[in-house]
Amino acid sequence: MTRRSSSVTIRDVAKQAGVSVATVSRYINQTAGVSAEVTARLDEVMSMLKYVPHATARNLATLKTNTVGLLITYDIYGDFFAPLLHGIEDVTAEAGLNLLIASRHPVAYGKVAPALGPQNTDGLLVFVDSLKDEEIAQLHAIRFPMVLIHRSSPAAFSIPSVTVENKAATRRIVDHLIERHQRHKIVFLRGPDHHEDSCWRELGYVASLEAHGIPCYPELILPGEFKREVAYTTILELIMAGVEFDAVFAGDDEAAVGVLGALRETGRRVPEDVAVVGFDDLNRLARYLIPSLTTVRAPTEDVGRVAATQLVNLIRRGQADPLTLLPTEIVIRQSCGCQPD
Amino acid sequence: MTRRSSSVTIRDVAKQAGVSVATVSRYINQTAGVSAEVTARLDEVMSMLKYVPHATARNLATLKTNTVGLLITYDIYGDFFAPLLHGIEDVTAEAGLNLLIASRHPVAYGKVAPALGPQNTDGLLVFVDSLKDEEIAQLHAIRFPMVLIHRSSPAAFSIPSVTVENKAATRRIVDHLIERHQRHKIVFLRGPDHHEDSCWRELGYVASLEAHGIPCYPELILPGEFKREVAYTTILELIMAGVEFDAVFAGDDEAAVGVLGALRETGRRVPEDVAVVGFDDLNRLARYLIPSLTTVRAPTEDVGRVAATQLVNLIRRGQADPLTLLPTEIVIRQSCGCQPD
DNA sequence: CTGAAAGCGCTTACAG
DNA sequence: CTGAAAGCGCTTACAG
Repeated sequence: MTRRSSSVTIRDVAKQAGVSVATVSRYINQTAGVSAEVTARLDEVMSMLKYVPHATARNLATLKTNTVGLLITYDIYGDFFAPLLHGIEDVTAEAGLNLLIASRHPVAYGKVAPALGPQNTDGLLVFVDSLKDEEIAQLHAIRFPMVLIHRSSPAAFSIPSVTVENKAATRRIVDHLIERHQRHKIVFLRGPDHHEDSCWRELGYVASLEAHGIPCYPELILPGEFKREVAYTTILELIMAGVEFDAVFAGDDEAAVGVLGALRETGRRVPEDVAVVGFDDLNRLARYLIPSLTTVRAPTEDVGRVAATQLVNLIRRGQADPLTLLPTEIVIRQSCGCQPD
Repeated sequence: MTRRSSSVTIRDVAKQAGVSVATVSRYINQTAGVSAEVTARLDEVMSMLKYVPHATARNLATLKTNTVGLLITYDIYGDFFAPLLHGIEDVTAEAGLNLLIASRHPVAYGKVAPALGPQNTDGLLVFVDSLKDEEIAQLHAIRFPMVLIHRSSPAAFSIPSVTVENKAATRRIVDHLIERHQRHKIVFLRGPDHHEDSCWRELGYVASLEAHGIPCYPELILPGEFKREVAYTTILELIMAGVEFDAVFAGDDEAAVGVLGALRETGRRVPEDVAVVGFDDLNRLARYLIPSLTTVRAPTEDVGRVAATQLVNLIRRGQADPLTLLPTEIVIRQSCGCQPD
């Protein structure tokens, strides 16, 4: 069989420099010393030939892919995605790892194997429910490095997880509504079913009400889905139904946008009649709403950065922190009733 | 030297099934017929052993990577990125290709080779100026498949490019401002330097003015950078300077947000005193501003989809359309002075 | 510090 | 339809 390729290989370099391929390999990988003389010759030949090591060949020889994968859900849209990715990419680039991306359709799920796995990556960043528990279990069984983002490990084992402080922040922002603005009938808009962030936020909401001796009315806990349209409809229906409320914790900023729209259209003044607060503060959207939105700032880019760092540690050193909870902070603007500058 | 790996390989399958590895390979790749008997045995053995072909080995043997790369600029943020990526990923997933992503710091540029290239991909999607002209030229010289997104090919050759119809849409929206709302002193906020979208939009703006016999005042063409803060500052300064204007074409929606903020703070009513229009309509942000923003809708997800399709065609069939201009449409809302429900 | 050679897990002319 | 063997471009014990 004859040579099939045309690009310059390590053998060309070796031949030109009059050394063995082993020596060239060692020099490139700094895996053993090389005499000054050979170094000089190699440098010259390599730049002359414009030699670039063949990544695939190296991967096969070492049985590593030198890339990590990011698995996302198909509906992760807009403001959330970009900062997350940037955080991740910052550290993978720094670590010299490639970043492979695939999103998973909630549909077709289970029928189709995830596009990313041990075949093409050294480890996986798993966003929310882009992998099912069984899939996580299978990968864990073969000790495949993973870190979970915005979701916790299945109970049976302990896979590193990084997310954001939800409960305490929600507790504080609802406290603020109650203590500072005397709101007692506070609507809570849930996120998607089983979404862990939403669950924690709900716990914070409930905790705040309880701490203030305010009853927790079930009719005030409603679907928001973290979506503008859903939140919009929910609030409209609530108003039609004649239910009284004087504040809304929208679950996230997207939902808050819908809430603001519904209130405006029905003639409710914000914050006078109804105070509104959100969660995320992504891309500073909240700041440009009218009125500007009081919310919780979630450090999404840091989430990406930390998750990627954990994965790199897991791959290279076999260790990572079981759980990282990134701190969040309340950002007071006008929609709660305050009047900052 | 002994076996270094532990996972099941094509040889294990061949041995178990009592055939040669060549036969297994052919069966897997459907590259030649296999007797019914062998088929049956192979199916059984492969599922029993849970055999998964080793992507890297296959890549080395075929000298293909089976992945495409997306090179983005570091500052592509927010609403733009997610739809673009989704469009791309839809088609790469469908084509069975992996998607590698890397962003390029405008700094450090030129010092560092792009993370994506012939070593690890079969082709590249190049967003805006994530690659310099010389780099494009070098890749083109070795006939490496590329398609450019939101930028045109360097003049010396013809690399497929996909972008959006900018000039005609801008022309129409400025026409609308002039004809329907009698605005004659229209500010244009430029995007980043050399940004092609911005250049085309400026041409559309100028064409509209000329067609209506309105002089093109240089002091009304100002920096917006497609950024909220920059646009905000520009408009504030313009007002301070006492320059009169009755409309603003902000360049894009992000800049329009800043414009709206600046006008509100200085007591200008929109659209009564100043009409404002944008470009992009991403994530329907424009709809939730107050007043809702009249803008041009750019089909960003389609841009991603088409660009990826072109790249796949280029890789597989060696051909692609030199230039794809995706149509845009005007979305009339309130900020121009219209009153759609 | 250096080389010869086996091995990574596949694919693919060549021969039958 | 099937097999033996070379080859893809590297890395890495082993021996010196």
